[in-house]
Amino acid sequence: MSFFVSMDAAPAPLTPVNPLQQLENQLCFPLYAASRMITKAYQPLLEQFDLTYPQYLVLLLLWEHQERTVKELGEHLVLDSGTLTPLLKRLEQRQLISRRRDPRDERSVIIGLLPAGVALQQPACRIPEQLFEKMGLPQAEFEALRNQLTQLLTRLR
Amino acid sequence: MSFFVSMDAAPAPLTPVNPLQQLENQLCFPLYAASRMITKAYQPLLEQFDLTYPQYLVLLLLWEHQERTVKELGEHLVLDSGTLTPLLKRLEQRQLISRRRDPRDERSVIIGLLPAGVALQQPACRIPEQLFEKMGLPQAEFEALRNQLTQLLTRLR
DNA sequence: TTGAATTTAATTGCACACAACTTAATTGTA
DNA sequence: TACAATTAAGTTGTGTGCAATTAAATTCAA
Repeated sequence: MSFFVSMDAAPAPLTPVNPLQQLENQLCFPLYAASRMITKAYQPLLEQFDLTYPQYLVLLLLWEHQERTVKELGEHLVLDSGTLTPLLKRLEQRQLISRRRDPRDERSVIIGLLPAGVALQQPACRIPEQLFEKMGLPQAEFEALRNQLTQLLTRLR
Repeated sequence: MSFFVSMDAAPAPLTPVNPLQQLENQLCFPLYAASRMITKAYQPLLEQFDLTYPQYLVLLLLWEHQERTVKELGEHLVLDSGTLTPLLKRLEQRQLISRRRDPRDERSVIIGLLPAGVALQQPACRIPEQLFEKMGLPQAEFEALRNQLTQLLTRLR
């Protein structure tokens, strides 16, 4: 800090800033921020069902298949049992899902839909459209972005 | 559930699955998963500095400006004081940053870089390139994706 | 066939995220 | 100037994420 710099002026960086080191020039930050903002956009829609976003993702998978092991859920959602187990226990407590050991392989836990969980599908099925409208993203941009992200995902797996 | 369906066959969905309700057809999921996977990709690079990803983002901003209020950090990172305050306290404990009230407005807290925090910039400046290489994404795709995400971000703000 | 290696969940501990609320300082206005 | 409204951080409580470890079941290999 120089004596010649007034208190109000920001001192120059000691090391010139690497442009790559700026927030806007990285891929990670917009991804991180956009992800959280979209999750937040879901929140008012999910609130009526008292669901969190990852809980909703689990239900989306079960509405397709009724039964999935914890491992399968984890593979699809890229989440491990450390995240899923407590989340699933909360859904179980609310009688939305069942948890039972697979009798053919006692290591696995099979997650199934209970009637209350099945019953949520119908009212929740409008959520994706509602969110799409809320974002106001042109269909083409939406799909382009989705495809690029899906591609990135398979690349990173 | 029909009596004619064997125990092993998955019972048909009670409600036909809305394609929009499938994980792959939504924007949110690839965004959510890609964000976490990229954060995970940073982890080995940040580990040597004992930094988490959001801590690293705070330092990125400070390396550009030396001083920022909690509010400013929150605006750039889209994080509130509930997240930032404990995070900043951890960085303060490690003497990477300083926290002091703005004498001109005692509501604000000014976050500044301490020498140890300044010293991290030099060795950390290669992280963005390293990550870029790690992802193996063609430059053009990288930039296209970044631009679309940035656009989405401004749209969602 | 037995014992080592692997697999699957669960558990523990830590660090975010974020809603809701509190506290203190500042601003705007009658 | 008073004092209500607003603003900025901090606090509290809940729910993820995830690394590391544990425990139990299964598989593999000698």
